[in-house]
Amino acid sequence: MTTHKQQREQQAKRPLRADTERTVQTILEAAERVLTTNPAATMEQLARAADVARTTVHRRFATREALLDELTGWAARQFADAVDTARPDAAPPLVALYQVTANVLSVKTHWSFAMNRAAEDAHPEAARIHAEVRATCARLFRRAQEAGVLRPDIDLDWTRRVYYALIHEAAKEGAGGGDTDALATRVVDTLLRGAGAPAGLAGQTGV
Amino acid sequence: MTTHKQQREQQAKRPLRADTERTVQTILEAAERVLTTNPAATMEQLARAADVARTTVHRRFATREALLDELTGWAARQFADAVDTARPDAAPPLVALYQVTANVLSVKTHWSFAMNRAAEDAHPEAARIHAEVRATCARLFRRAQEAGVLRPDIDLDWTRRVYYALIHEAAKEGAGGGDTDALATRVVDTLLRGAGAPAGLAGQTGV
DNA sequence: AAGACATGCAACATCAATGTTGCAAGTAGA
DNA sequence: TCTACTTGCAACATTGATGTTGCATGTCTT
Repeated sequence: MTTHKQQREQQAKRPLRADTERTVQTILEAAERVLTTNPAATMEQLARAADVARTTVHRRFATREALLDELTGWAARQFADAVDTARPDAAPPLVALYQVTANVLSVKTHWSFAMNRAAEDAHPEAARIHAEVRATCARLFRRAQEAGVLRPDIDLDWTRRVYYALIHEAAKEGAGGGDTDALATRVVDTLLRGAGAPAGLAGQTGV
Repeated sequence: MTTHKQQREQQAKRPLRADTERTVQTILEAAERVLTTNPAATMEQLARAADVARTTVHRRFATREALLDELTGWAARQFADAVDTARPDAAPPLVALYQVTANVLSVKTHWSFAMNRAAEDAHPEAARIHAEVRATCARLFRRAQEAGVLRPDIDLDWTRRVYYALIHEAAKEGAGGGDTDALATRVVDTLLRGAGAPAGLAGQTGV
């Protein structure tokens, strides 16, 4: 006799059967999809979204927490990949900035729930990864400042937070699968130039 | 005999006793405080934070929902006030922009949970108020654009969303009661000028 | 001081979500 | 084909949060 508990305990030791692996994927993707619009969704709802019985979900993930953790870790790794691929420490600052933005956007539009959750901690690996990315981002911005891309007088931490916020905002827009490159262009443009008209032009009636 | 249910049903009809009014205030403030860091906080936790028995909370608010709605409405009204006080339709665009930012920040640093929730809907009044504010904001930005404060080629809706995001970000920083004016200055500055160095200066090695 | 009202406390009822198990039926893979 | 594994289903146990009530005690208000 093999109880679910026992099955799960062996999960790590043995390779999964092909169809099972697919099921796990399906569940994770459905979970992401549902949780993005309703973070408090029930296991039942997640199961139905994956077109699977609730018990099946429990067979693969011991607890709800375990499922969320899996999602979180998955997204964090994708995140790290997206950043590294852009060669943030090697490419010229502006190029790297643009590339990082585009890559991250494409991940974030598809894994928005999991990525937000990762920032919360409670998941050591994800926390570590996000801290690393933050550091990488800080280095990139420092290089950008030294290269004259960013104003010398600006607060780099504030700038990084603004950058994150802009990406977050752009990701909402691109949720349905918009043009990542166009969004990235807009994010970088807004970050660097802002929305104001260059000083010294016509119509400065305010102040 | 007066059951709690009956008490609550009369709540609207009668003026509250002085100490009760204070209790209600205390509960709302404590709820805001706790929910900001833990949106899933229990009624028990909210009660303890207000230094009150759980039953007392239930006596004043029929359900958890009712409590949250009260918070939401309260915050929405403060929000509307903050915007209107800045004379967004009359003052010169830049002045209005700065003033609105400062006012909203001071509200948002103290009612961050309730303000975020208001955007979600489920509360007709709050939804209406937020829609109005959004419209006011749009008008202000249009005026700013016509006055040459904002670039003529920019997407005003994106700009508004960026503006909201910047305020949100600044509000996090000022949570402990930071200098609202300084934060507002930074928000407006970032929105208008961005973080980039003016074009045509030294060191444009990137791209 | 007296009546009305508010509070804390303890106990209870309900309910929804989580997690478990056994079993029958179906599928993967050798 | 045969075996091992997986799934759906139905049923159950548990838990934590919500909401209710009665009562004793204390505090306003007049």
